[in-house]
Amino acid sequence: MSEKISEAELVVMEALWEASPQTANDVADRVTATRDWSLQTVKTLLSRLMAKDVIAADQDGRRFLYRPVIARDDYVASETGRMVSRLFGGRVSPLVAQLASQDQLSADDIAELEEILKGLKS
Amino acid sequence: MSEKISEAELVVMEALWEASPQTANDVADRVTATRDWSLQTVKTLLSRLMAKDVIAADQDGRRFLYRPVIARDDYVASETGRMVSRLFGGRVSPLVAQLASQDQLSADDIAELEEILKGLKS
DNA sequence: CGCTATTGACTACAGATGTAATCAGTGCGA
DNA sequence: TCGCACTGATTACATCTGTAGTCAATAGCG
Repeated sequence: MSEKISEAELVVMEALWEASPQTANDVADRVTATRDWSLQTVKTLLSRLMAKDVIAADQDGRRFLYRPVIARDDYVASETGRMVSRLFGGRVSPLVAQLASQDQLSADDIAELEEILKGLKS
Repeated sequence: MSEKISEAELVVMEALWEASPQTANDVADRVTATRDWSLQTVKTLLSRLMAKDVIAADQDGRRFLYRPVIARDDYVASETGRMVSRLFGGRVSPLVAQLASQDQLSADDIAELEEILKGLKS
């Protein structure tokens, strides 16, 4: 449905997911903590996100207050789904197997996974 | 290290991972099973993959036999890692929790995950 | 032995993306 | 009241991506 969010745009989305609504300046402040972008760049990305209908803005005097239209959870869910189907043929366990084989799973992860599975079986 | 592989390029990579080495024609045949691309398009993608050094070619008479330089497993591992860090703060269990909450886990998946965890704990 | 079909190389071109500079409207301070 | 600072809108431009068309070399067929 909603169009593809690019890498740079995602950084801006994250800033809006952290807090909203925010002015362009607020967003830029947040973003420049990690990226060395100009205010104009952030504004351009905000425009593009508006065009893609994934954020919205409410006028507040002479400026806008931006807010996400899609929830981070929804975005993460759809991206995760895409990745699982693209790379793992839609199966989840190969993904986990993959992570396991790379030693990417900490003891905490394992414990949490067990909890999750326990919850699913009941 | 290796440059980013685009969506279309990945389709060609998959064809080469399925079997290799292959001529451009072989690859195109495989690819056109799913995508309605011209032979030229596939050749362009092969060139770009060559430029990105993720595939290589050995001359065979007047044509080339293409083969992947990077293993699918390595690619999948790095992409998975990127996603986990981009979307889940580097933690794996939230990923699985996410999938679980979306009912993306089949009974088989759950059983397999238990097996994997069992293996990891020992 | 010349022509054609095959094959890689080069060129094309529109849309997306990254990264901004500049323009234009306007409310606020001097 | 007038100009400036602030803010969104418009424009810019190089690179990447998707999707080919065209060119040039050559090997094999007739």
